[in-house]
Amino acid sequence: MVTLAEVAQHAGVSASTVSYVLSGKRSISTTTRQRVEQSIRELGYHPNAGARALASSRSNIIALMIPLRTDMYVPVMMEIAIAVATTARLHGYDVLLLTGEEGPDAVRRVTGSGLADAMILMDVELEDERLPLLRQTDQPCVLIGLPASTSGLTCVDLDFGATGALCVEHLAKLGHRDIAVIGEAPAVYERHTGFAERTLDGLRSRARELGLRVLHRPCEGGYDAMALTLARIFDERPGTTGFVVQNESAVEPLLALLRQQGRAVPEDVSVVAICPDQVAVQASVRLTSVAIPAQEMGRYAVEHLVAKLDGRGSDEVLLIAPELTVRASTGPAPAGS
Amino acid sequence: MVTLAEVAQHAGVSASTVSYVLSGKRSISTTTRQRVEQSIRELGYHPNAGARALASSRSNIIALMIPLRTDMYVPVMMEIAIAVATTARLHGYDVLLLTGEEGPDAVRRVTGSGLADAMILMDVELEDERLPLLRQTDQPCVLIGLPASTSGLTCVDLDFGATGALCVEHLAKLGHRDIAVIGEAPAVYERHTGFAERTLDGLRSRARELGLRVLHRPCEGGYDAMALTLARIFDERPGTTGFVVQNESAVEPLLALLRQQGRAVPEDVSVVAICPDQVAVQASVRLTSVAIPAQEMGRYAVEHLVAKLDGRGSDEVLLIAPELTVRASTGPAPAGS
DNA sequence: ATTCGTTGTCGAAGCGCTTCGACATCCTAT
DNA sequence: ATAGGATGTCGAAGCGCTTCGACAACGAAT
Repeated sequence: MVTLAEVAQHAGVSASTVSYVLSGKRSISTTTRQRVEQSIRELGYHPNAGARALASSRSNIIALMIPLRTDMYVPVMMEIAIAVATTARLHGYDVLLLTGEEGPDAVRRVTGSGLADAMILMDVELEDERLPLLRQTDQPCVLIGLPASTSGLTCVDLDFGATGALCVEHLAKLGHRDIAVIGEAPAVYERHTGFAERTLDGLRSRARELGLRVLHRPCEGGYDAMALTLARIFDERPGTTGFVVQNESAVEPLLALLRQQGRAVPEDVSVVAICPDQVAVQASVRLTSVAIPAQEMGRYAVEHLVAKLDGRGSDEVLLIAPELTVRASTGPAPAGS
Repeated sequence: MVTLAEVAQHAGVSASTVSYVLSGKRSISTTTRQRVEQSIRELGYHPNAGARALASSRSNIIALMIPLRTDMYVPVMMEIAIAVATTARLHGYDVLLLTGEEGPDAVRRVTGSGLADAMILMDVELEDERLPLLRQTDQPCVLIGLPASTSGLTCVDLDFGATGALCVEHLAKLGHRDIAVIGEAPAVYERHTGFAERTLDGLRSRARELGLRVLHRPCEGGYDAMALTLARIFDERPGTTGFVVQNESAVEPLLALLRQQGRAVPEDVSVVAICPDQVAVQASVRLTSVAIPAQEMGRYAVEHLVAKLDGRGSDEVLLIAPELTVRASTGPAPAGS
């Protein structure tokens, strides 16, 4: 293993000079810098992470806590994780992957040990038990998702309220009057993850303004669950012509079942989904959808943390405005409805 | 921040004693141990990760390199990643998340800086450019997937050759004679990731032994691509009654298209999938399938690394035997075929 | 009673880096 | 000519931990 001292010796300068070349924290003459850089290359030097962390009390690591359970749509989480990792590297940080399993202990461990300089938490619950710890630590931290109270915290999320409103507006504009919302699995609501409720609230209040009727049904993914849910919906509101789906694993079952029942999309019923573009495009009917800006959230989270670690930036909540992309699954409400 | 020295002072012992209590590397009297543990708890002490890494040249971190591209089925990757993270914590390790983006440089950086004690690489290509580096470093490392030559390396993977054979055997036993294989996207083959070819080889050679005809077609996911592929298959081999699908995002399109064409599953055609159980169960027809043992692979990888770091264990290749679960998508070949 | 091995504890020397103050050098403004 | 500020470099002091050798205390074996 090559050390700083060896590089210094090879370049004929002192260790501190090499350190300053590396960090740029003091000005170094061009000739010295080049000589040092040359030595670094020749010797294949890599600074030792532990020593660095110890001396500077900075690990250059950002911790990312992802939920263990997988009832949230996995590809979105993955996309966020990858965006976080990529953006972090861009700023010279690495990413530590934590699962939610340890719960608050993980927060304590990571902040206590100086393993990471900052944290990103995904899948935050409304009254998350990690929040008190986060509030009292001085370690920068960003939540992806919105807890009940955001005071003293930084959060990013899609504006799910606006998303719900946007979906219902789109359907209203097309003349639909009876809307059914296929929600997330009941477990998601019970866990109080917030985003599902926020969608529903936004959707409902806009629907009220527009004079639409809304029927909401949580739904597990898969065909059987969807079949049951759909049957109950048409039973209760036979005139339903608009669907808003907020559960990726219910999308395809819904389309298949509608097809099977002889209801054409978008001629007879319209479907708006809240899902990643890839799902919307790959579905059997190209779906009008509001995308979940996974990459943007991941990138923002990291950039905010980096800013904070650099002494810039402050706490704030960023709600990303939803964008609805019209594809082939929505059209005018049928005349008879 | 509480330090070892403070704990030592609080407990009335020397720093080294506290260290030995923590590591268990020397025997400590019960009374002293308890006193120290008490102090640790009272002060809320967490050992500093950087200092530890520096002094012991062990970071207690395992690096996990996941591919950046997402043409592999994401949930499987995620499942592996979570299994890795969970198992690692069980052994006192944390997981560093690296994307394939940096390529070989990431390997150099991580091994060079002592950031991680060991590495796990996913989505290894046959002639992966990271392999030479891995062979020459003395850092333990496990590949998930099989490169062209495994000498001097440890690898885990599903035995895809046996998987292909198993699928075709199952169909043969049911009387099917003409088999179509819906493969991964062409890009996967071009990248020489190996697993797709291995499946095909195993499948073909077993088919030859059993006297079956096999038609292989790569296929992008999604409906349009699948429709095209399916049309060409029936065009070329109208008597096809058995399908083997190795592309998760082609599964549902295939089922929908078959249904649409009036071909009943499993009465007219049988479908075997190579996919996670969750996909098999949630599909519109519960699929007979060979599962990808994501958790097992992740767990094995970590456990092997831990063993190696403890001075146990050696290089070896573990091919996990496939298991076929019969569900509702396969049945006897129709009489007329 | 002396020697020996055990067991439990301590002190001190680093691990490789960052960073602060000191200092030498050179240039500019008086 | 000289004080004063830049500018570039160095030495040394840690950062908090692990680990090695030393050693005191004690019981067991001679």
